[in-house]
Amino acid sequence: MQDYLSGLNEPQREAVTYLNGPLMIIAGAGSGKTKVLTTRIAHLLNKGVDAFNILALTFTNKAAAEMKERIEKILGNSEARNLYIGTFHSVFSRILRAEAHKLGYPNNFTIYDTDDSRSVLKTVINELNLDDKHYKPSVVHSRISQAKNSLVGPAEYAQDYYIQQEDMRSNRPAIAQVYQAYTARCFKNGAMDFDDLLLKMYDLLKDFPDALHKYQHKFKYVMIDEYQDTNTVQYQITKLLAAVHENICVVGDDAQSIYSFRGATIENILQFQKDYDDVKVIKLEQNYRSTQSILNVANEVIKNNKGQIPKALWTENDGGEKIRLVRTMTDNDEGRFVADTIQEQKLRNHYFNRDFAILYRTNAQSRSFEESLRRMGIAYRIYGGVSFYQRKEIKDMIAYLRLIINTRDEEALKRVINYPVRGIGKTTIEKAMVIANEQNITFWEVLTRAGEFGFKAGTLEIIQNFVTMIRYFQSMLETKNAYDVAVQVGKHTNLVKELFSDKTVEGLARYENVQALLNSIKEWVDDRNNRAQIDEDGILTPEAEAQAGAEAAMAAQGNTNGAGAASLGAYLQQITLLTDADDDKENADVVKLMTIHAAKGLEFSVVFVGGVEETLFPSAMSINTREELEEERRLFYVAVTRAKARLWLTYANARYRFGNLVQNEPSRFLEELPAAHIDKSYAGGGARNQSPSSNMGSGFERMQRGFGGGGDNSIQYNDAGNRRPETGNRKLETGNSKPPYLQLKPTAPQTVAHVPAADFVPSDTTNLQEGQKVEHQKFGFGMVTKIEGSAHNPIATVKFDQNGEKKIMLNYAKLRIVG
DNA sequence: AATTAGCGCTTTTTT
DNA sequence: AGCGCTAATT
Repeated sequence: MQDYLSGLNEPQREAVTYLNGPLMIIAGAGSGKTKVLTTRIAHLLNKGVDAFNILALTFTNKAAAEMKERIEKILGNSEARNLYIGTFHSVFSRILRAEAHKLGYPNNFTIYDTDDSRSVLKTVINELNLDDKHYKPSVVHSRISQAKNSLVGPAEYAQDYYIQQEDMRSNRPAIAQVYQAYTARCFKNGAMDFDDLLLKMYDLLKDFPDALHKYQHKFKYVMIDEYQDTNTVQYQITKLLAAVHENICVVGDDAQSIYSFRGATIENILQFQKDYDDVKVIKLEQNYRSTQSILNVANEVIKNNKGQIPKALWTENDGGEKIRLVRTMTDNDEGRFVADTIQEQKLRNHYFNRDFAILYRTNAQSRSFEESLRRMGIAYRIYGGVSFYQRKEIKDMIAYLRLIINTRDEEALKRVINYPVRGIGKTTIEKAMVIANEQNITFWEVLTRAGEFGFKAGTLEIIQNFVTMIRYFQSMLETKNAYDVAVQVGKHTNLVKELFSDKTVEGLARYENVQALLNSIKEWVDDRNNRAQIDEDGILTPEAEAQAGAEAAMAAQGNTNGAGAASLGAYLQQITLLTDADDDKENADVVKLMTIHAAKGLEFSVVFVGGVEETLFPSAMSINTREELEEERRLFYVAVTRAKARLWLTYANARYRFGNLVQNEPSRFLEELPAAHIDKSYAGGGARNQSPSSNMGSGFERMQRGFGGGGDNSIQYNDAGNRRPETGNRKLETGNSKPPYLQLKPTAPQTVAHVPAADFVPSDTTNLQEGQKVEHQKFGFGMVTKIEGSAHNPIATVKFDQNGEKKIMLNYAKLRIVG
């Protein structure tokens, strides 16, 4: 019997059983969307569709894992593990792992994260002689990212009138060249950035008819979650994939579209209905998650947005408590209020830590909540922010692993070549870079052929030892799994020892972090090996299939991989795409702290939304156009609809920003709340002050705790009692106070590039005389005009042919005496 | 070459 | 306030 259908309401059941042809599900917040998706897939499998023929694209890897699990539960077998299910990025990286050679990339290509991308950009920007102060890697990156997500390549970028106008206006006309150079560099490094995972997938389908044919027929059923947050590339890819069978089901909610900053466009939802002849549209409008009060607040606020897809979200749930609005003096008070309230609610309503979530607009806001929770001894976990994998010591370790897998990965190479310190300094690295660029070979090849390029004997030996070491690690790939290789790397590079010998507090933490990384690799390896055993029926899982592709490619390079599914290459493939949310210690009893963006798709019994203030929420960056503001409002809608039972909205009179206390007005969104469902007794007299002068007075009100109960043990949410906030003189950035910079670096202090002779050997300069001719590695040829300083610290003044007069400290600088 | 002092920038949100 | 990067120092 198909009893899994019985627990569904009418539109849900319709969505589950409508299997063929284009289908669009408009799923309101908390309307059982995940349930519908999982049941729908289970239904497909139950109807005899092969799991290999189903592609499901989710928003997080965690969501994908959960869905797999739930499907297995419904069906009572493990068929679901053969599904192609995951985020756009992870599914496509898997496919590209098998197909990259078609595009000229190595199958073991490296995935660059945002930091890597910026680092490459910085290198490229400097090589183009542009000023990285003006061409900020972060700005340039977002520009390039935007282009990629809109399917605009470097050539098209350079020719697009509108884009060029924009770059001219911001005085960065050379972004097109940077884009071009960046693309070339990534390609040379055998690396794809996040955007490339989408872009290259698109290229694959567009330029290789056989590949298109293969995947079009493989994926007979395509499902896409969070469709409102897909961008142009994603849209085009899925359109291509579904073109043959047209069994494409998209699920979304235009009211929850919050990722336009990374190219997502609601247009995709509207366009969907035009792309196919008869699109079935099903709306899920019954909310099972939240109380009436919460839902009413959410509906009321979102009404202020124009052009929504009409829908009426309703619930049979209880009215519930009113939404509480709380104003505090500072962000620190806000933190204390929330921590206190959590404590109080735990006692009063028997909640566990895990029932609470604290949501905020920006990661920086986590600090005050964190401090208060720690002081109260409440266990918590912060999601997002600086992730584990962004720590220096972790990046160093990973960089070694990356280099072993892909020696073209210049970012990784530069990172580890002199860490731990082994005597390959800046000069050597620069020299190698110059050679690499001149000869058009990789940095790594320069090292392997170092003997040809005249490095001095000592340096040459160090380089050769380094190359030998990396090759030694590579030789292990055949027989050892990711963990065993990583342990060897930690040992032989002295990296672990180095950290261990650092007995400072930070040093200890770093050591522990590396140990934690090794443990997590171990866990991953064990998990992989277990799974590999389960799949004994000989059917290749998508993972194993991609792995086979990678292995074939490596075999072609004479580098077979016998470590199976737990190989280092397979480990690295997924590591960059992991998010904080993915490593689920789901059941840990902790209060969860995260940005509203990160909370998308989640639900909690009790939710606190902090910092509901002008300039913060809505963000000061997003109040200039109606579109931006409406996205902020949708974000507010997402925040509110995360709550099942209880909801607090908090805001502070003033908060620390960049080290100083800044006044903030309450958010304009608070004015849109329906009064009937709001408890303002702790809001200091009103959602928003009636007149500017009342602002100061209400700020001094004492706010007491103890909802309903004994008010005897009141706590004052007001730190230094009589600090008078400065009103009315909030600093505003005008943003255009500076004259536009010239885009080119000022030429004066710039040294004229000098490539030292291949056989440059520094001379002994203890007896250097005035009038002698010398060569400097950077400044070129010149004549000594003066010798001064003491015997133990002689300083020579040299007049260089091309770079003017310089004072050279002979103890440190290297000069070759020419005559 | 390697360590340290001081400057300037940061905070929108993420794969 | 905190961090990373540049410049100065040894």
